[in-house]
Amino acid sequence: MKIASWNVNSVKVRLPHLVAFLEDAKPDVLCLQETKCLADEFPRLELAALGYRVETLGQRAYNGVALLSREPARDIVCGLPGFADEQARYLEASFGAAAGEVRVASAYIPNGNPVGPDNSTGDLSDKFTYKLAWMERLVGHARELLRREIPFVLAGDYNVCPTDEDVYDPPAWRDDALCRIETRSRFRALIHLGLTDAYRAFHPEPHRYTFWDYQAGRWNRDEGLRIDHLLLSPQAADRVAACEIDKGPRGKERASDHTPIWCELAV
DNA sequence: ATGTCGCGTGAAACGCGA
Repeated sequence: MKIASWNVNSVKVRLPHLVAFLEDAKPDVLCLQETKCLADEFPRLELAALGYRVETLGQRAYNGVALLSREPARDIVCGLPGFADEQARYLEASFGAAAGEVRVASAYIPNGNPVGPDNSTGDLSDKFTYKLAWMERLVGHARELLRREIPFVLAGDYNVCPTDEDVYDPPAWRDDALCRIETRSRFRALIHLGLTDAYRAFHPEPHRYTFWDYQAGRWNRDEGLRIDHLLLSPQAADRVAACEIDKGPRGKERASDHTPIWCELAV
């Protein structure tokens, strides 16, 4: 089972690239983030023509997540369980039958910038504390999923650079919400539960990125960040056969600022 | 390079989020 994740930064604008990726990579499940469209406006017909079903938690203008799949999704969960969230950032479902069952989540973790302090009190900003609270609930939910002892993949745009090796210019990004120690410690909490960073399991080399800012020629200079991740439960890690970043879509005209990442599970 | 996108508003250029 091939599972991919991609922050498309508007599914309507990126539809031609999305179609090309599905035809080229042929994932069984594709997790999308930043679809930026309501469920009723999702381009379902074009995707159905390729044999893909759509489940989505949509929102106007911002956020929005989706699960595209060849087989129907089961036991769909909309929103991060136990977290009252006005923003469309989490969708989870099961795919595959019997021994081949895999639970897959498409997550869009808050950016969290600016970190703050944003007033005279010296407190961290509301955006950053929202990010940290969101991540803490994700840790709690991952712990709940682990109790089921089934393979699962937490996929998505984490807005986290796990280490300085995932950043083109660590000093410049040190105080950014994507690199702050509070952010990294919550990502490590997921790892410490026993989850596997699928990309790192196959690729120890530094400076491999999934995101390049639109500004300042970052793509042409390969100055990016590794912020899109596939975290595998132990049962999924036992089955993972490959994990790659597909840089192709980022190099196209009118590209998303993120590029897809995928893994293959032997099920 | 203070450098770019996508979206909503509302009918062009701006604010927001990233």
